[in-house]
Parts: sequence; structure tokens; C-alpha cells
Amino acid sequence: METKSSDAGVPADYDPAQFPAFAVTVDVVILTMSDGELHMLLVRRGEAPYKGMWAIPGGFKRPTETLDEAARRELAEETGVDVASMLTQFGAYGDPGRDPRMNVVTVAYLAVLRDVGVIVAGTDATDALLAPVAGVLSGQVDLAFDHRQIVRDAIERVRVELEVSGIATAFVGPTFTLAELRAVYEATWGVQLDAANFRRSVAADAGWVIPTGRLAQPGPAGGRPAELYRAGRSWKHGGPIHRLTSQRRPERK
Amino acid sequence: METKSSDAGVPADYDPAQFPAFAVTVDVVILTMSDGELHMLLVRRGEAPYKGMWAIPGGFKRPTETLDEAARRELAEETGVDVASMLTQFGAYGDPGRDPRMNVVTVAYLAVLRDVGVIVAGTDATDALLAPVAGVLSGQVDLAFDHRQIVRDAIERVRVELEVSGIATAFVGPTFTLAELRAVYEATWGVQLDAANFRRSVAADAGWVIPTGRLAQPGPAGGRPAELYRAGRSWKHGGPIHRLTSQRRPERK
DNA sequence: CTGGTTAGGGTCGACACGACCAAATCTGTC
DNA sequence: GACAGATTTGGTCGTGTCGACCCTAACCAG
Repeated sequence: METKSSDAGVPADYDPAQFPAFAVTVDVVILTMSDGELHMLLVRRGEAPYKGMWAIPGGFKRPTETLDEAARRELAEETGVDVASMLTQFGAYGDPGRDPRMNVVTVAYLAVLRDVGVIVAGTDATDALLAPVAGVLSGQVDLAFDHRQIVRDAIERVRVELEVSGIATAFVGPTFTLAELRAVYEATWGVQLDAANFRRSVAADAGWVIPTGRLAQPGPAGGRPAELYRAGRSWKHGGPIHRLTSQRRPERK
Repeated sequence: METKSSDAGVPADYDPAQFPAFAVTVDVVILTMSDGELHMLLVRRGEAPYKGMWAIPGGFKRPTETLDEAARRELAEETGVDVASMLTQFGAYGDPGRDPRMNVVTVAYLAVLRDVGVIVAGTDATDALLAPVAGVLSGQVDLAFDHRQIVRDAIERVRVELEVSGIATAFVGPTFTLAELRAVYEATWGVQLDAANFRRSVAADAGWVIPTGRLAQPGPAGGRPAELYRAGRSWKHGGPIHRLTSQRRPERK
């Protein structure tokens, strides 16, 4: 608080009483698995600046709510989904000029949803888009503000979160096969995992997923029916749960 | 951005143009090793609210600087240390009422310093305190605002950072023995590490620490002189560097 | 010289992990 | 109905890591 040393060109006794006013927004990167690929929700901006451009859903924080509450409110407004499930703050962004209108500091959140059927219905369909994350990262989709960097950080975060917490179950339905769960890891990390080893890794930490005893219908290509599981202990409780590092599966011939 | 659904008691079309004004501050948790224990820098508040109470150093962000720059400026002002070395953002805090005066959102940073000799000299000595982290966490030291929670999160972050990045070298001097480096892990995690196994873990990832060829003076209790190392590849570059998990050393008899 | 202390190096067993193979069970086609 | 392809599930095995433990080298204090 006590300013002591002098900065170049700035008065030594910067008066905190006349603090500069900022707008504080909350942006939510909403991730989901669709068609075996990682997707994210984008909305089209209806106002300047960046009017007509795609952007991460978000909005102004209100003085009466916490940051977490603001994030959940925005998530609900954009998708109609009201989940306390998976909503993690992962960064704050406040570069000067990131919003040409005014001084804006945004707090970024990461949300993981398991299905998107109702999502696009929740908001205006013409203004919402479920874009593959790969396209956003590679620059095929231009985003407003510094949202591209925010998305980059979000993906990085979800990758480590997959490893350190059991967050993968948030991507899949209430009941799922191990193949579906494995697909989450494969899509997020861009690797191929051995099914047998993956099974053992999952079974290693007891209580994370629980077998239901029922069997799933095999796909159109056939194959042995897979057991159905449901999410056990939530990913919120535990610390490190399991590790699935670099097991690679050779090229499919 | 487009608000659609109605919230209870809140107008459905919340007008973003009349956005609420927030003050944005940057708080820095400055950690260092002192006397074999993890310590942090606290400053005494000179103004209301919480006047006379201990708090994390911090201050208002200026519209012309980024959040990172603000954090570095605060760190320099408080300690006289100007290091791009280790400064990591780890959280944003914006609960309503966290500052009784106004709406304040703070972005918290974590800084790691290797020595504190000049630190207390850099700021006003009567208003600065190098407090053991354990005392702060246990509540023996009361902090202003929600700074106790911020400190908790900072410690949690530095623990994982210690594991995932080679940040430990930021705690020690420009040249150090492996015993000093090991003490950083032991103090931060509250465990005892086997010296021989620790040596192997460090040597496992080449380039992290580099032997200087010189030897350190043994302590007053004698013992074989230890080799001196210097930090090699910075912790900023690489991703996961090494893993030191749960190796425990039995009670010293 | 002797005992205490610390650094550095070696060994060994347990266990985790990745690569690979085999059996079981389904779908679709011939 | 037989067969090929696909997929899940379970087993094996070699390699490497990790933790526990011991030993020696080198220093200090008496």
C-alpha cells in the first residue's frame, strides 16, 4: 500500500483515494465434447466494439454478487444450464486497451458440460455457435478482444485438470462406457490411449467411477457390449486422483 | 453478453452500458525461506479500514499498465526487488463487501524471493513484517480483508508449482547446495526427504541445476563439504520438470 | 585419535506403466 | 449359418521409477 520508490514519470505518492474506475466482467469458456472433438460455445457480438464477431460468452459482474456467482449466472443465461458442477476460475485479464471503450478487467472461468442438445436452444440459436476448439486455436475463427488468449489458457488448464482431478466425467453423460471416457482424454490431449491400460488406470483409484452392472449397446460396427459406469466421487473433493501420462497406442493399421 | 433469461428480482435486460464501477487492486504474496521455514511479507495498514492490521502488500492497478506490470510495480515498491523472476497470478477475489468502502476486485499474485536481507530494508521497517506462513495459516496472525484466504490459496499454489515447475531454485541464492534446495521442499510440504533419493531426482532432469565445481563450507557441526550448484534452465521455459512425491524419511533418532 | 555429522553413492525390492497378446461377444456380409 | 471385422475385457511381461536402507568419504570438536 505505501508507495515508496519513485516510478519514471509517475508521481511518487500515487493517491489511492482517487482510484481509477474499472468495469469488471466475467467470461466463461464453455467446453463440451461433440462428435468426438472438443468444442466450445461462442456467441456473436451484437454491439460495438467487435460487432458481429464471435466471442466468449460473458458479462458484467454486479456489485451484489461474487465472481463465482456471476460466472454461474452468465453460464445459465447463455446455455440455460444451471450447474454447480464444474466451474473453475483460471485467470484474470486486464491489459490496457483490451477493450477500446473503457478499462475492463475480466475474470475468466472454465465450464465443462456433458451435452449440448439444450445449450444452443437455451440462447438465441442464430447468435450461438458450437465451434471446434482446434479451429479457434489455429486461428480459423477470429475472436473479439483478447479472447483467443483466454481460450488458449482455458485449454491448457483443462488439460492439467483432466490429469489432476477426475474432471473427465463432467464431459460424459450420467452413465457412460469407458470408451466414452477414454475419448475425452484422447480428444483433449490429442493422443491415442490403450484401452486395456486405460481401464486399469481408471480402476486404480477406487470410487471415481462406479459400475452400474448394466451393459451398453454396441456401436454400428459391432463389438462386445461395454459395461456402463456412473460418476462416483466428485472431482471437487479429492486432490490428485489418477495419472494418465504418455501411453501411446501405435498407428491403427 | 445477451441477457436472456430472467433472474429473480433482477430486471431481465440488465443494461451493460451503465456498468458498475469497480476498483481493481493487485495483491502480492511474497514468499521466502528464512530460518528453514516458509515466511511471507506483511505490511501494516496505515489507513482505514482495518487500520493497524497486517495485510498482504498491494495497491491499485493503473489503467496504463497490465496486471502483471502492476504486480511487479507493487513488488518493487514493497521490497525494492525488481525481478521478472517469479511472479505468478493465481486468483481473483471479488466478493461483495470484501472491502467495506467500495467495490474492489483484487487479482492475487505469488512472488518467490531468495533472500530477505534487503527486503525489509526496502520498505519501512516498522511497517513490514516477515511472518512465518504457518502462523498466518493457523490464524495466529490476523489479516485484513479476505487476505487469509488469499494466503491459503497462494500456499496451495506454490506447493503444486514446486512439483510441476522447478521453482524451488527461486528460493535459494544464486549458488546453493542440494541440502538447501531440499530444505525448500521439506519446509513447503512439511515432509522429510531422503537426501540420496533427492539427489537422484534432481539429477534426473538434466539442465535444471548445474554443478559449479566449487564446494561449500560445511556447517558448524562439520560434515562433508557439499557441492555448489547454480540454477540452470529457468522454471519458466519447461513444462513438467520433475516429480518428488511422497518419499518420506523415517524419524531421526 | 575418536566420535559425531553431513554429503555422495550404491543396492534392492515393490510397484507402476507401457507394449503386446488372447478370449469373449457383438454387427454386418456372404 | 459361417465368417470377417470390431470392440471390450483380461492377462503377461519387461522396463523403469521410487522409496528404504546401507556404506564410505570428508569435515569438525574435543
